[in-house]
Amino acid sequence: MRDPEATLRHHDLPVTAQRVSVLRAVSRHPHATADELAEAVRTELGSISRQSVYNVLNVLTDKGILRRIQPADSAALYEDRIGDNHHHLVCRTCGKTEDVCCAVGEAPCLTARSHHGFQIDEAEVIYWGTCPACLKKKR
Amino acid sequence: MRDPEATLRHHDLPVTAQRVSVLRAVSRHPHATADELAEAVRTELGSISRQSVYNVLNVLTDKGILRRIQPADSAALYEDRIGDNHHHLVCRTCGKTEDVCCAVGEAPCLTARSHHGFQIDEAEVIYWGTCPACLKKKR
DNA sequence: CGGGAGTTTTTGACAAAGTCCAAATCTTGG
DNA sequence: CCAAGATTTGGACTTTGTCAAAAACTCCCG
Repeated sequence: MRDPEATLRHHDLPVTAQRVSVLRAVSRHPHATADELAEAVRTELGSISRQSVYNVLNVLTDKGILRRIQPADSAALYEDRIGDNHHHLVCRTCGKTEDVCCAVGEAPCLTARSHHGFQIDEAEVIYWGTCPACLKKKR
Repeated sequence: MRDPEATLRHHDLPVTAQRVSVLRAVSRHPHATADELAEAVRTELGSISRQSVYNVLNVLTDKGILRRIQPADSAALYEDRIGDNHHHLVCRTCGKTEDVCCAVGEAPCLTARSHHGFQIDEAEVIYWGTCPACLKKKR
């Protein structure tokens, strides 16, 4: 995220300290939860309400400025990197999440064989496995 | 699910009315939530505790008898159909969920380009879109 | 068929992640 | 600088699920 303030103005959103700080936090902590972002914002602003963190994340996600991913058994994670339809790689043991290039190009990057009449707009892919650190511990 | 009792015995699980009924409910209601399954079981057995539904679903899922899917913004859904690594198609508007044949064969059916040293064991794919009924309503 | 050991089921409290609402505060255009 | 409108806050509430202990049940064995 180059300039949080410019981004907000560009989307006709009033610029508030909370929004700017949340944007910076997401940028510095990709794949962080709302809670983790709240903590990051607190070290910068001193305080922010839980509700505001959710407000900001929801508005920014709706506007397409942030992307939300919700892997099973995890709180929602937020990221900055949007528009390239990349996917995710999640460790079943520790939850570590990494970005992975899209396997097949543009969204929707995969076509369902039989679509049941649905109008498909996105193919979400999550690769599940074990991260290097957890692999080492298991042996 | 041909025979719930045989399935349970085959996995060395004591056969209880609750387990048998939950299995039947999952079979009759693919992609149902724990709550919906509890309701289905109640019409059959008269009653079952919420905890038992979770106990049964967890045990059966651990044993690989059932599969759990957890789309964003939804409670966990359970299904009977396992072992064929199929994927899912979910309506963003009403949540309707359909099965879709696996795009590329056996699990893991897709290979991440750069795997960051992870040992990948599954590629979960969810196609997001709008179902026929919701498409009609929008116009 | 009856008894026991070991599982399950039940009940009720608890936890995590979010949402809803109304009051207070802030941002922005003029 | 002010007012109008949007945002932030605090607190209650909801949903989905887990934990723990006591009661009930299943299955094996004699």
